[in-house]
Amino acid sequence: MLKAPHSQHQTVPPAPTLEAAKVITISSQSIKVACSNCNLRELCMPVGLSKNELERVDTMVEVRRKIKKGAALFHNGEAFRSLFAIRSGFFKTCMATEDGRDQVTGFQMAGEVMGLDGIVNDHHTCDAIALEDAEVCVLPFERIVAMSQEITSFQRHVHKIMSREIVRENGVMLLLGSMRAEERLAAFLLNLVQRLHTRGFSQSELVLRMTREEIGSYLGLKLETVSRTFSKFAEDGIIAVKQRHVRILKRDALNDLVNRADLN
Amino acid sequence: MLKAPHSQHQTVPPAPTLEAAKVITISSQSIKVACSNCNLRELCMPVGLSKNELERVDTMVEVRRKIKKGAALFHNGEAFRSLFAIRSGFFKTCMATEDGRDQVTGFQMAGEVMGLDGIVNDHHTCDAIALEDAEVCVLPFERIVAMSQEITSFQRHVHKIMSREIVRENGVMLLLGSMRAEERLAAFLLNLVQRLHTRGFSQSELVLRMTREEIGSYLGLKLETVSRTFSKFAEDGIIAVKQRHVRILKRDALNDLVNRADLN
DNA sequence: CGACACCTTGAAGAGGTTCAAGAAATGTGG
DNA sequence: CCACATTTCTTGAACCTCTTCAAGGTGTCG
Repeated sequence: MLKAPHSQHQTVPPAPTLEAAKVITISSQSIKVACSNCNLRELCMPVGLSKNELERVDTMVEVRRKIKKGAALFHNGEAFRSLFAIRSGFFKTCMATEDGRDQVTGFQMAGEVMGLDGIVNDHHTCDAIALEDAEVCVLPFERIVAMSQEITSFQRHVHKIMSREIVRENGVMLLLGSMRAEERLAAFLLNLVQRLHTRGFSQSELVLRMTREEIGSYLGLKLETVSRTFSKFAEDGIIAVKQRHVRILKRDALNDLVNRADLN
Repeated sequence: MLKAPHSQHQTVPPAPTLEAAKVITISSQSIKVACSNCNLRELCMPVGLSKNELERVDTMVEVRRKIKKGAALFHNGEAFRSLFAIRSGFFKTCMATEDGRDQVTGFQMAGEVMGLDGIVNDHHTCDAIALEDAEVCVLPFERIVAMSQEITSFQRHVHKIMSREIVRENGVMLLLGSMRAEERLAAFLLNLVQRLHTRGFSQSELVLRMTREEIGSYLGLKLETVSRTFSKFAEDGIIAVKQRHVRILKRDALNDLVNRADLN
């Protein structure tokens, strides 16, 4: 019915520099690595830095850190020291209430930054869990602060990353507050595939790295509802689903669902 | 049944400096004002600034701006130039989708900062509407950037304000994603009264500045559900409600609702 | 005082949840 | 590499919470 899309892995597409870097990193986890020739630079770093500034920025990454699938990059309550830029792999962030309820607040992929929640009270307020084996660049916050004061465009970049997260969360609030199940899932799929496309993957095919339950938590739905909605989309010919492999057949139909004009 | 709490106005409690400042501002809207002797300083500004730094920070506020009840401080799509610190009054921020749906993303009161969403794309992504006559300090973002580079503790403060907003929105996502109507409203009331208490108001009595519909939008509920839930709380003796006047009678009951251990 | 916005309450209905069972995939240990 | 245990996913049916629709009441402001 639907073959696994071999062409899509949710790690970074192969590139000479990446492969070289990987060999180094495998041999030792604490080797410093340069942002200046990282193929994710355009996602992580500001553009238009001078050669000098770029060299300076290369001191940003303290170490790389590998996280096994299922392991935590950081936990709620843990002291905040660094931000983390995802180099490869896929994460979820989630909050838990005292009573054991638990809410996925986001899914993060290569080039995105995690840990911003920790700044305000010097400790993290959520858990970051790897949904597949992953590697992150550890960015000590004190270095980020220092560099912001030296390089104006870097400061600007940090502000934008934080503002972007605020805007993203506003969008999720809109979704959770005013959309119905089908609309939520449609918006979710479109958002995921769009971000993957930015990273060089297909516009129409993706592999979910999270369970139905995690999707449900993020979207404020139960896992059964997520599953049923997937099935309904498949019946309607909008997508093809086989487990975590999803192919988008009618992008317009998904768009229409999100922007339907008939609901107040 | 429930008398209007005369002791509580959701503007700043009277203070000599405030009254003086008001007289000045009324006479002209473009007079510069000093943060250093503003009675909201501890909410807006970092602590532990030297006398020198304080003087420097006093140049932060370009002007004060008055906004009439119902008017917009800024609109979605408008160019971003400044952040706004609320001096008095009460705001809502809301997003609208193309199809006319509309989601309240927050309520803001004295000492809180608005406009952070505009940083990432140089234009605002939501509307900020005054729910009562209000006054804000206009903080040109370029000045904030410049001052961040000069005064470390100021930069730190800006980071914290943005991080705090991210954490707040995480909390709203938890609320919208996993709580039921009663829990949402309980959390909402506790949050409001706590913030008001920080500003010197009662711990148990408040005047809502927004309609049932706006509360509902924020909480992902319809206005009828909000109204019914208020009525239920009143029946249960948890609160006393008369229109927009709310008195909290059993704070513990509200707390228990938010932290109920029996729901997964 | 009258018009308008806002709030309350009831009754019917829909969308999503809960509970349950079974199927498919994944991981583990022999 | 296969068998078994575990996790994940799907689907059905009953139930429940919240919504929708409707009507009337209350408060506010010119």
